[in-house]
Amino acid sequence: MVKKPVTSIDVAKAAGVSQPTVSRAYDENSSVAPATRARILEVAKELSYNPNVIARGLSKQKTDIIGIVMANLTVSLFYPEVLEKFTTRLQQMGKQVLLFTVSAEHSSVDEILPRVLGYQVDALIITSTMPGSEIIEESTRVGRPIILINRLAPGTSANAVCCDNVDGGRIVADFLLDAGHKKITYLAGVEYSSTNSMREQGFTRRLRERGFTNVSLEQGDYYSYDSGCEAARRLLDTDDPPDAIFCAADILALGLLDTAKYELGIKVPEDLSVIGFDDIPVARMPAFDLTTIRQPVDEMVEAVAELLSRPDGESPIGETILLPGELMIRGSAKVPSGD
Amino acid sequence: MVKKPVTSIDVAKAAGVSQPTVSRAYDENSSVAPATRARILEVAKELSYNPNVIARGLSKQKTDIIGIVMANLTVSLFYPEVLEKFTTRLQQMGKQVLLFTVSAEHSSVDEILPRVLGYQVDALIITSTMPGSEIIEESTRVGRPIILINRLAPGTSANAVCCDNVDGGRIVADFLLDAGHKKITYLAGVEYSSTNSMREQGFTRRLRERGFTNVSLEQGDYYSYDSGCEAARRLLDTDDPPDAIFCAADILALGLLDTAKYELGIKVPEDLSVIGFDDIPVARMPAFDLTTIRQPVDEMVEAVAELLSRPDGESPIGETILLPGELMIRGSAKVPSGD
DNA sequence: GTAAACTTTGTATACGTATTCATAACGTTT
DNA sequence: AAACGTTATGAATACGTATACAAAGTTTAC
Repeated sequence: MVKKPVTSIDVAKAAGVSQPTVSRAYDENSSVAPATRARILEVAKELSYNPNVIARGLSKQKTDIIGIVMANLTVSLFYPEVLEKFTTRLQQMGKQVLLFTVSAEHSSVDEILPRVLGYQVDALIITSTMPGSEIIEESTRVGRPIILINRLAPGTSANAVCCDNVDGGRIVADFLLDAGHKKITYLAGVEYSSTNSMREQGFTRRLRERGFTNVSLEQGDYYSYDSGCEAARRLLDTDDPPDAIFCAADILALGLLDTAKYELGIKVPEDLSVIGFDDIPVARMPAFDLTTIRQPVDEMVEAVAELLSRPDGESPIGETILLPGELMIRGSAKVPSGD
Repeated sequence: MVKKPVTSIDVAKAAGVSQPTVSRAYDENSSVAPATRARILEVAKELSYNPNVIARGLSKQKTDIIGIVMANLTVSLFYPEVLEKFTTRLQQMGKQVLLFTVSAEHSSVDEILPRVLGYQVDALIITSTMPGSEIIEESTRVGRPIILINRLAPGTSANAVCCDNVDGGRIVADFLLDAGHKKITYLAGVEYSSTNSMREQGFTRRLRERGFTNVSLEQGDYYSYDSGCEAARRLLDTDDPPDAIFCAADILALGLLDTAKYELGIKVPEDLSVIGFDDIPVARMPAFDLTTIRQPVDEMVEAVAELLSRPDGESPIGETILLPGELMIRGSAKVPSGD
């Protein structure tokens, strides 16, 4: 048998006040006599009353729900951490995360966004995929700012919080050149993703700036472990393999490393240096010990928190926040000698 | 400038019908003249109308939101996959996931559950932690069934979908004995978690059944990689180390393996067999090549989907669904010879 | 001691949808 | 042709909270 839920009206009756007073008791900014508030909260606890957040959302036109859309949540092993940190941080701010997944095959962001907006989310965080610009504008127009993680959308009203991928690529280029590598390859991930192209850009430009002209590019077809394995076979099982590979993402580097070491018998870092990007949790494990660029997840989360805590009516529009990554020097790549 | 959102009233006016008719046009079971419905849906598309799910939830007393509470989402590397699969499946069913995280240090489930219930979730999925029984009963009483993943709560009204941990332990016991191991240790995770104690129970009982009496137990203090590393040092850096270790979770096994191989120079599986539990994505990578029990995640997701698709008023109460795990034989443990 | 300012509370209503009930339109049966 | 069942629609209202406004009570200032 389903018991009726307790409403603010029940509490009001029991406490001998009107319903709006109960509502005000839960709002710090409303002026309620301290004694009244105390009594109401006590009665509420006794009846185990819980404000109906849905009804509140309808009334306030603000749900405290943040939509997060994640494409391929688990394949790269990077986004689970991002999701957890976002969720925890938003929870601290009194907001909740409504999670939407998008898989390359099944559903596109654009199909799902109307549904997300139907939930009246206060804002929308989108990772590893890029919505169409009409939807971005539509969402912004109805007061629901969009925040892209690790994508840029210049010229739209979407905001972006992004690791400085170009700079990350540059850092890796310097590190590899300083260590004396002669044949350097960039292993790309998803071809048209902005993370990929920016990392590549920063990397190859810096190499050329320093006079290294023949960077070879290898296209991984996806951000996945298997894609890294396959790339390793194509790249390394030849007469003249590269002596350094910069992978667009850690997960590619893991596949590449495993295949190089266990299948092809290549010594790392003696014969081959491998560098990744992300610093996923497994990268630091001795089995991989992967030199990589750490994405500043905590800082990205803070940046989003700041964007979301703007006062009503001052929602951010078209802002871009670029945060520097950091090179984590481990054992999968030769370290430049200190002279 | 924030534009007002389009409501069913706007659509009704534009289509020359009443608001309830618009509402009915979106409900398959309501009888609306086909021509009328078509006109309404067309007008709705033109105005880019999107039903307000929040208002609908208030009116129907059903939000199509499922709360998922996850403790320590990322540490074990197991639950991200679970979360993604749940989210994707529920999305297919027209439901959405509202995500809550709980970290051992910061917040307990019981603190957060009232808040979850405030969002009027239709049901509650809880992983890797165990709510107090008062809250379970309260939630069930107001018509929000609770589904525990990988925990059992006999005697309460909570439902449970669970890998058969006892049986998994048994399978590992047989496998290790068949391979001729003489000194076998169980590396426990969180001491009082039911997953841990059931795996241990199945394992040690089976060993004793087959006449192997001195199973040693080692307490890892947490389901984490570092905990596995520390356990390795305590267990293996001795005169008489075990020749087989069954870890309560893959993540422990990874730490143990890495430390054994790279720090202590132990050969796996020649000198030591290691078996895990979960089959997390990295377990299959050659760097670990971990023999482990695969948790039947897809089946668990299906089981939950079935529980959630019961007709209104017939919500499941106190049901337990036990699903068998499967031994994934890889290279981290000696394989019994086939005689 | 009175006017003004502020605090506290209640009344009425809005938020956007779904549903109950009544009514109208229409076809079917006798 | 009357009685009836069916389908399509609108009017009224419920869902649970927040807020604008008004009214009453209290404090402050002179």
